[in-house]
Order: sequence, then C-alpha cells, then structure tokens
Amino acid sequence: MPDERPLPAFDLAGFTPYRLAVAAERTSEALARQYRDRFGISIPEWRVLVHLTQPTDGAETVSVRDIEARVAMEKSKVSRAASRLEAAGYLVKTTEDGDRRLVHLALTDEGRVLMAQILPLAQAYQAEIEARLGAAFAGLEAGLETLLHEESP
Amino acid sequence: MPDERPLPAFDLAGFTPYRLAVAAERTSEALARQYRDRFGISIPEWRVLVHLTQPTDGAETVSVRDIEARVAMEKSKVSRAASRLEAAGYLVKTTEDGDRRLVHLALTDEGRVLMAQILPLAQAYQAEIEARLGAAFAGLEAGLETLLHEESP
DNA sequence: AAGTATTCGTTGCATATGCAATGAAGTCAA
DNA sequence: TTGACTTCATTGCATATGCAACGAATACTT
Repeated sequence: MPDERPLPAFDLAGFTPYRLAVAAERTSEALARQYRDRFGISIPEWRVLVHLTQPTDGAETVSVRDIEARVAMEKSKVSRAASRLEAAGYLVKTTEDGDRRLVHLALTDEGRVLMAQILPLAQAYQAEIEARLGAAFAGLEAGLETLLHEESP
Repeated sequence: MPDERPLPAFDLAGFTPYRLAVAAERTSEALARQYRDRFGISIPEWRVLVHLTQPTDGAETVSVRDIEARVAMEKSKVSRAASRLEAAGYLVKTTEDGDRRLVHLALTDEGRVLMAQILPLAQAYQAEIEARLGAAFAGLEAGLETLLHEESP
C-alpha cells in the first residue's frame, strides 16, 4: 500500500521567496516588453545601461566589476551584455589609465539618446506602480529595505 | 563637443521592479542552495514538486498546464522539469482518463520522502524571513498582495 | 457528421546562462 | 628584483531557456 503519511502542510501561495519571484518577474517583464519591442534591448543590457546613467559619487569609474557588485548579476553576464551594447554603438569600453585590468564603460552619445527615451518609460512605470499600491507602497518599501540590507539572507 | 544634455534623473536604487528582482534572487537562492547541494534539485524542479504537495481543491488534477497557470513558468520549462523528475523517480506522468491531452503528474513514494525532507527546510526559512522582517512583514505582504492580484501589471 | 479551430504537451533550434579556466595586470613580501 | 598570490575581464563549454512548430486530442460550428 502506498505511503500515506501526510507531508508537512506547506503554503506555497504564502511563501515569501515565491511571491517575490512572481512579483519581480511580472513587474520586470511589463517594462522589458516595452524597451525590447522598441529598441531591441534585453534585461541584462537594460541593467548595464541604467547603471551608466547613475551618478558616480566622486570617482568617475564604472567598470564591469562595479556593476557586478551593485546588481545581482554575474560578471560574465555583465561582460557579454556590455559587448553587445558596444557592438550596437551604445557604449564604449576603454582600459582604465590607473589600473589597466579595469575596463571603463561609458555611454556614447547614441547611448545617451537611447536612455533619454527609455528612462521616461521607466519613470512613468514607477509612478504607475506607486499609484497602484497607494498606501501599501511604503510598507512594501520597508520590507524590501530590510531584505536588501541583510548580510546573509 | 559631446552631447551634455543631462539625462532625466532616475533612481535605480529605488526602482521597485529592480528591488523586487534583487530581493527575489537573494531569497530564492538562499534556499535553492540547500536543496541543490543536498538533493540535486533545481529551482524549476522544486517548483513543480511543491505544487504537487499542494492540496488540490476538489478536482484531483495536476497537469503541466495547471502548474504553468499558477506559476510564472513556461510550459516547456515545466515539461522538462517534470521529465527530469520522472527520470529521477520522484514523480510519474500518466495520461488523464477524461481528457487524454492532459498529463497527470503525481509524486511517487520516493518523491514524498524527498519532499518530507525539503518542506521543513522551506518552512524554517519562511519563519526566519518573518522573524527578520518583524513588523515590516505585514507591510511587505500587503504590497505583494496588491502586485500579485492585478490584471496587467 | 464533417470539417475547422483550439488546447495540450513535447521537441528542435537558436540563444542565454553559470561556472571554471585562462591570461593579463597588479600587489605584496622578502 | 624576483616570485608567489590576488584581482579583473573574457572565453570555452556544458546546460538551461524561450519561442515556434508540431502531433495528438478535443471542442466548436454548421
């Protein structure tokens, strides 16, 4: 006869990593669809591009390693995304003067024009999310803040 | 001279889809590492297995399509994960009697034994997350609830 | 009933991914 | 200075993935 010992009750629908994964996938995809259809940009490429628009506090260095450190993205993924973007003319890779192991990434004018079109989409989308969440937005933020600033989650 | 028109200011660190993606990746990975190291199970496989432990309300059918519908997982991904799990002996695929297009997925005894080991890990991890979040947990939940129950995010 | 349309699961194929290995460049210690 | 060790970015390779196409089964329409 089959083993009928009941499994521990487990509520998948309430499992936080699962909920986060689904929410992340849906929200990312909704925006990704826009810039993929219009500009042929993938999600890893978008992440690299966006990092290059961020103000670099003080030191003007943005290398593969910097991006890898700030995002949950492997360096090989960053490297390949950067190569595709370079081939497309959106950024240039130059060897850092000080430390010649580092590869300095910078937007081209073409890249700036691209981002001048994409960033407003992202801003509008963020506003849409906040509007939809209403009062719940602050709570979501507080929870994410805790999860993101922990040592070993 | 280079185009210096400033790009629209965009705060990547505060971009909700980005925050969700990083939080999801970290929390999923922490558990995935455990069942990967101990049992050789991948994340897609874990998702399929977990769905097979969930109480099916009424109709006893769990097909590829059901899993696809409930999770953010493509049917080909579900199909291949199920095939690997079948090869490993953790589940069996049978043709549904009523509608012979449907493939009925069910845990084997071996699969139940496996899940009896993994589910407690997941439960403990969920408890850990809730403890770490403390009062912020309810707020996170409320936000996720809104994001997950929307038509077109 | 017959023919068309739709649904379901799998698979072929091109691409993306993760990981380890590599080579180049830099650091450190004696 | 030399030699061992570390860091950085890229690449090779095996595997995973998404998408379209397919065949089988069912539903729909007249």
